[in-house]
Amino acid sequence: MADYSKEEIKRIEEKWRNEWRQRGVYRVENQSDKPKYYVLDMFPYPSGAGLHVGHPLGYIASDIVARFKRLKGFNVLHPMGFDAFGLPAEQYAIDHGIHPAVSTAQNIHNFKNQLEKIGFCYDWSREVQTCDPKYYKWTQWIFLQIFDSWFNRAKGKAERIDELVKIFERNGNVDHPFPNTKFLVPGLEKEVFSASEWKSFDEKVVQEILMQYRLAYLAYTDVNWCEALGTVLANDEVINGVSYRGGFPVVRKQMRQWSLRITEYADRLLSGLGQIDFSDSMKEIQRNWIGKSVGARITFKVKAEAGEQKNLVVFTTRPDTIFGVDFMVLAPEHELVKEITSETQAGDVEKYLKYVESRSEIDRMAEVKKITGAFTGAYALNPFNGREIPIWISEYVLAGYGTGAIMAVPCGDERDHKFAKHFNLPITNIIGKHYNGVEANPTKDAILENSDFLNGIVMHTAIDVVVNRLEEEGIGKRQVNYKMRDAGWSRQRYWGEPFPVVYHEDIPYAMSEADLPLELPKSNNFKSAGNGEGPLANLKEWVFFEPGKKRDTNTMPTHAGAAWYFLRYADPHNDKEFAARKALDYWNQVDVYIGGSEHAVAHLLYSRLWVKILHDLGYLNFDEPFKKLINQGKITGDSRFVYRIRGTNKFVSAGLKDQYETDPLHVDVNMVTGLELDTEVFRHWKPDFHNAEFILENGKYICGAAIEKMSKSYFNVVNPDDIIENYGADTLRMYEMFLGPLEVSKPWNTNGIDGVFKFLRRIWNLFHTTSGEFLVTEDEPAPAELKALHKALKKVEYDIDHYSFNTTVSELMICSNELSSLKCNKRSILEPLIIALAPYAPHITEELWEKLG
RNA sequence: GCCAAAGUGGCGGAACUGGUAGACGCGCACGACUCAAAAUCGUGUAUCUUCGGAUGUGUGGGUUCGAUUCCCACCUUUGGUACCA
Repeated sequence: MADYSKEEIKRIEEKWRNEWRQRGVYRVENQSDKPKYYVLDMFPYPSGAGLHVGHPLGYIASDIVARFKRLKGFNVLHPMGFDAFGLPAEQYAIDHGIHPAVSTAQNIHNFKNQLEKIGFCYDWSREVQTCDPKYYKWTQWIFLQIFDSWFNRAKGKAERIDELVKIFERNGNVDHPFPNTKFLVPGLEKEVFSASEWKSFDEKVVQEILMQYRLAYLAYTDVNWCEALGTVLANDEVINGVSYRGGFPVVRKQMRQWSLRITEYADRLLSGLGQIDFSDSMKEIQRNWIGKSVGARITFKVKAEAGEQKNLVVFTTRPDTIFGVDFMVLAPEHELVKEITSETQAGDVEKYLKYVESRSEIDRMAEVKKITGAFTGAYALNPFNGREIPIWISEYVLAGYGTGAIMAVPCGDERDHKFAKHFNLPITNIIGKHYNGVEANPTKDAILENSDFLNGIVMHTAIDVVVNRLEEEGIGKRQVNYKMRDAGWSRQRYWGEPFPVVYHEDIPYAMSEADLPLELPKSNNFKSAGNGEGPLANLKEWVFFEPGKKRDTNTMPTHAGAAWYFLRYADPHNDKEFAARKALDYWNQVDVYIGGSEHAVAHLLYSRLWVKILHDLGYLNFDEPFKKLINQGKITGDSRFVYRIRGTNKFVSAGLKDQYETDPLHVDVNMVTGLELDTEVFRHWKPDFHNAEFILENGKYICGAAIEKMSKSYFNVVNPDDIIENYGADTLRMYEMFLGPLEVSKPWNTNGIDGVFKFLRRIWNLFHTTSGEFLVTEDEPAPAELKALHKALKKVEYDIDHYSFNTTVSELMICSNELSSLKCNKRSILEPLIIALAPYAPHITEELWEKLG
């Protein structure tokens, strides 16, 4: 009786969703005889805009994998949750006066409703929300574990801070020098102290020293300060000198901030890439971000005019070019600048420093190629032959990298070369014919000339020769540098995890576990408290909760909650531990993680870091969180434009727009069919357009088109609910997979959706007579039928391992076509077919399965 | 600039390790059903062609009996990055 009609689809899909929910069929236990499999989606930030058709792409893929593995006999963990702390909710609160907790809860509710309709097999009993105190209690707890540890370089792993205290009590810090010599401890004269000195230090000095070692530490650091947002941003939240969100200017500012010492893990984060299955480009992005470079630190003596001897230390990856050094360059902020500048050059240097100070980050970014600098009047001496080398200062040398000073080799380095040409400095050629006098040549294959004891040696072998000599003579040593900085972990924001520490005499102490969570206090004031302090600083009673004690007024970044949520899913309701060890050991690493590539440098690095630290401290038996990562492509929007003739309410069709002076306006894609605008609907869209006039071509108004990101403000958002309303969730799921390879970005269009819908109907019709009666026979299968079936089954199995879902859909279509033309309605063929189809189209297959009995 | 990935019909895209290029779907054309239309079903559909064939996977070369696939150079697009010594 039943057709695969709109009404029938709605009935079937609702029926099964209710059934699944009521019977709790997707609830999974933490123990089983079956092998485990963990399929994870990057949990979404619940924005107010709701879900668009781009969001479910990855979720559908992971759902197919989860359902497939379950059918294959695995105990599958497939959870979902919400990354619910964050800036947009707070910005929304400022703009609309709605508390972030309220808008976030509302948004999560909407997201869940939308997700529910797509028929995912999530175990919702394991849902996590990062803004839930029961959850962030453990975010805070993990933060305290990080605070309570240091990185033992000798062992290459994190240890408890009391281990370090024991070492100091025995030997002082001779074997474990300060990780970063730039942060000096007030009241401590030298960088090395003995055991007896350690015991003589007062509490303040002791705590300051330990702070220099902690993996979560407080320090005055240069941060990216965004005045408009009133907060500090991480490096990855700043793009071209403006904020990632909003595009506001960002300046450098010194503030006392929490940081995570991720730099200590640079090498392990790098080598760990070898054990995990991420795409090559993803690994490359992480490698570039970490930016390891191997070279040497070389000490040049500064030619003394009078007084004490000064040294200038540089970092270089090319020690082999030491005899080609024609000048030195210091960063303008370098501490030596003031000490070495000669009287005659003082004016020039002063002027240049003023100029540098006047330049904003954006100016510097915009004029990267502009060559500026000033001569200090001082000279350095080449450590091998004593040649006098002029010392310059210039912006192109960055204070924050290496030693903030370089040895410049113009014949081999492009920037040095341009600098030399610009200021007319002599250029020594050490690479013979490889240098043409016009352009620097960074080759490592040249045979060295004009290079003293290196003459006649090929450059790449000369590197070792020089470094050995430097080390022998005590003028330099091997050194590895990283581009990656420690991760700023404080945000001057309300809607985040408060830091679980209490300040006493300005020293932060960890709160005890029993007092966690430190709940975010209720407040309706989200404005920053001024001078760099966040909104929490407005709550005096909360901040100064006891005489002599003070809380931190910052909150953690969104990355904090997201850095470990995949661990919580193993045991989400535990209130004694962040997750029971047994559950963690059982579910272990995420087998497949599906999400966008935009998280390459932030979320994925922080997650890897937290897991490594927890592993080192003995809480986990694995040290990489994600075995395999798949990056689904973005689904972009296909925008439509109308062209308004400037200063009028007349709109001209795209083909004729060049005859007028026009401004393009986005129009809602839902009022355009193909490229043709429904002018009546357009007139009613906004009051402004009520009296709009149109200049048509061939009786039609043709719109312009562009592929852009899907966004409310471009009116190009397609809501999955509308697709489900018209075709059902099964068609949406299959169509999103059919659209193309999972990992490729592609524009959304519904051009092909009918084909997918027809396929499902054909499947339905195989089980039904033309009059709609359910009819399946017990007849023996024919060879042609078996061949069609097994060809498809083979493809389904093969493709799932290659995440090639689009070709599976094609293959299933071929199979259904063949069976349809063979008029096959035999149980022995149809039963295996719908099992293979089940992960893709769970509703229709459940229905047919039930009818099969 | 540097790093990475990718360029295949009118469109989205197939082609597993070098072996019949264009699967599957859309679109289009024709046909069936219909008074008609829609829907549905069927057939055809890379390009050129003197109907023999010829040419075709961004461009130009190369390796090979054979190349969408491997190598070199270039062009274009997308993503990452931004003076990192």
